[in-house]
Amino acid sequence: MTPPIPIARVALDVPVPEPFDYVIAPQWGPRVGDWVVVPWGRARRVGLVLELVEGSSVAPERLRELESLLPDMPRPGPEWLALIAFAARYYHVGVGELALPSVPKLLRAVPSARTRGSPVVRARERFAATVQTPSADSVAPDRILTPEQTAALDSLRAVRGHAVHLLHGITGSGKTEVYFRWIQDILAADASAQTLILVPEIALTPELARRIRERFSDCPLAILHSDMADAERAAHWLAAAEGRARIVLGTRLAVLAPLPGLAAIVVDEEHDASFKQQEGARYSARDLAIALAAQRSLPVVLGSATPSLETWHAARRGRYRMASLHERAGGAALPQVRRIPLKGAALQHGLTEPAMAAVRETAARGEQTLIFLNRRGYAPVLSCAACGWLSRCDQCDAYRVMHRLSSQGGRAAPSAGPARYRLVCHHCASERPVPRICPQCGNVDLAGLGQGTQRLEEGLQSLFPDLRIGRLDRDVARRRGATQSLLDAAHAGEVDLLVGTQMLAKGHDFRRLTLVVVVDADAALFAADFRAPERLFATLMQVAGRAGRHHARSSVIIQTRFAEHPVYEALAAHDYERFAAQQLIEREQALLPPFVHQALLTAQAKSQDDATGFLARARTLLQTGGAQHGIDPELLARLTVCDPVPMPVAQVRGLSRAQMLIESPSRPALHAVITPWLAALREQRSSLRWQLVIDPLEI
DNA sequence: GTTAATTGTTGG
DNA sequence: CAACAATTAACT
Repeated sequence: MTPPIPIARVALDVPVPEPFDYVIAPQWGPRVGDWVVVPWGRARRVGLVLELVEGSSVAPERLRELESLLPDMPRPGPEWLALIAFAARYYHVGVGELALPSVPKLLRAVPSARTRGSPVVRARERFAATVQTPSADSVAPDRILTPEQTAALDSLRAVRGHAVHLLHGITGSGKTEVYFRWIQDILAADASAQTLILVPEIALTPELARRIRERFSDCPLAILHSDMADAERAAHWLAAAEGRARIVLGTRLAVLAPLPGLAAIVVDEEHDASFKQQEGARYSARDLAIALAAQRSLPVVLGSATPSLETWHAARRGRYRMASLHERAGGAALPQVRRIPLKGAALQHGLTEPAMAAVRETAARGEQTLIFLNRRGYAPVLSCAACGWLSRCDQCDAYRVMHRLSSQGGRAAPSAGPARYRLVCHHCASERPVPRICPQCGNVDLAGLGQGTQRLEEGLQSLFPDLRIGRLDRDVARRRGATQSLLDAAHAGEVDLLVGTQMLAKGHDFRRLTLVVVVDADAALFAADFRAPERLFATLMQVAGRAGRHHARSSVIIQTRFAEHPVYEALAAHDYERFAAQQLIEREQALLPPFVHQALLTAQAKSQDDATGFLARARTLLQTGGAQHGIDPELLARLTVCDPVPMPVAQVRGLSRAQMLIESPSRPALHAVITPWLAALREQRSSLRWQLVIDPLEI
């Protein structure tokens, strides 16, 4: 018999799925959705009230009192609570673990004696100060829509209530213009309406934000991504949460912002893997956006030139509506794609003769070239010519990559001073100096094998001494502002040759760019992951799409050893649809997503045996011990539990990693089994780290 | 025998 | 997750 004590069930950011119970003292009248301060061990924490109940199953002497309400914080509505509850259930994580990290740190800080004033009030003032004065003359849309754009827009406008639209439009076809006009209607129809625009990369926000501000000068814009200073993020989050921001633009974390007036959602580049959170609660922002739209009866538009096969399949089956843009806007033509055989070709710094000629001609016309190589660093591995030693990382199953240290001069000064190098592991980031002699045999003849973007940049500079070269990869982007300054230089025409990884491929619109050279993408053809062809196709399509967005004539050169490979064939034909159809046939035959739903249990341990052993015990628990944990045998029969296997890169940071795939054609069956299974697994308090990933993207 | 580091437990 | 306890490794 539990006495009727008023209890608040509070979600906290701890890896425990259940909320914690606190006694409510009479002076506090918390409501569901309130942010509260509670005692936690010897410290205090901020949590979220999920439920108000009478009595607790926790022993009365262990119960403590709710300390206070967090002052000034807006109380999110029931729709938002429903969203995070759904997401927590779907991804099998605690509500607190999912919801609390989505709130800027500043706003969920425990008030202490030295906090002066209210962070919430400060954030409110800060946003008010950044909002530009509304000007009456919003910049009018500058061009007439193509017939396809008009048809797409009509299709979007026809929707009432919930619908998922796939806007399949080739690069340069003017998807953004369609989003803008659609949003414009929705915002105009209701003065409290908000729209959410999700993009995969932080780097894509500044340009899009500029265009939004220009176009919607009377609609306050909030921007949300993880690279913002906390005070700024707090200001924008609060404006979104209080409905003051009419447009919210952000990366995946923005999908978890409470938006009281939400009326429409756009997910741009919906196929992009960056929408999947890779640590903590591993949610997919695209999938949550769809769930959110369904829950609140809203329309959502997924835009892409190369939709994910999951989305494409749903659209083909009629679950999603589809609008297509096959033509480039503004009269630009699609680039001509040439495949140049690498076999037997004489290469200079990785470039074939036709590629070099094309670069020269392009530069002579005063146009830009993008040279794409998806491998950062100087050389992928350092090797000893005498004994075959390779620069292996001692913590990971990988080679340490030879990197050239950035000369502090910044951009395009590779020849200044003696080059300094380091060996860097791309998995654990450990660094070593480059040995002068071979650690194995003492030979001095050590050489970097292969070519990364740094070496390519250096080689290109020697091939084309007169051209101005700019490089963009993660190493460049690490320096604050470096990405923006390179992009600015490129836009200003101060760069003739852009060299870089896929960072360069996404979304940017370089007006003078008419040639794209793909140096060598063959390695990606043979990756074990079943999604590798899809990813490669999307990446190449995207990078190819940088060419000639404003020109009648442009070209893409693909250097390859496998010119007839279906991925390159489809690319040359600009035929996403054929590629997707063929991939879907393969997926169906092999019973892979989207024809089956997956969950992946992963474990990290000191030894591979420990990791696989844990997974094997987990499987036994599921298959034989399941009954006493409430696992329904009939549902279990609809699941396939694969063998535990080492991960493709089996060791990282000295830890061995293994994985076990669980599949089912029935999503409800998969989830119904996983919930009690995970609960039982958590009971087993094993000493190693493990986690479950729903809808894994990499296997 | 002491200290440092690692692993396990707990929190309402 | 963070604080703390318990256990184990490493050291003058």
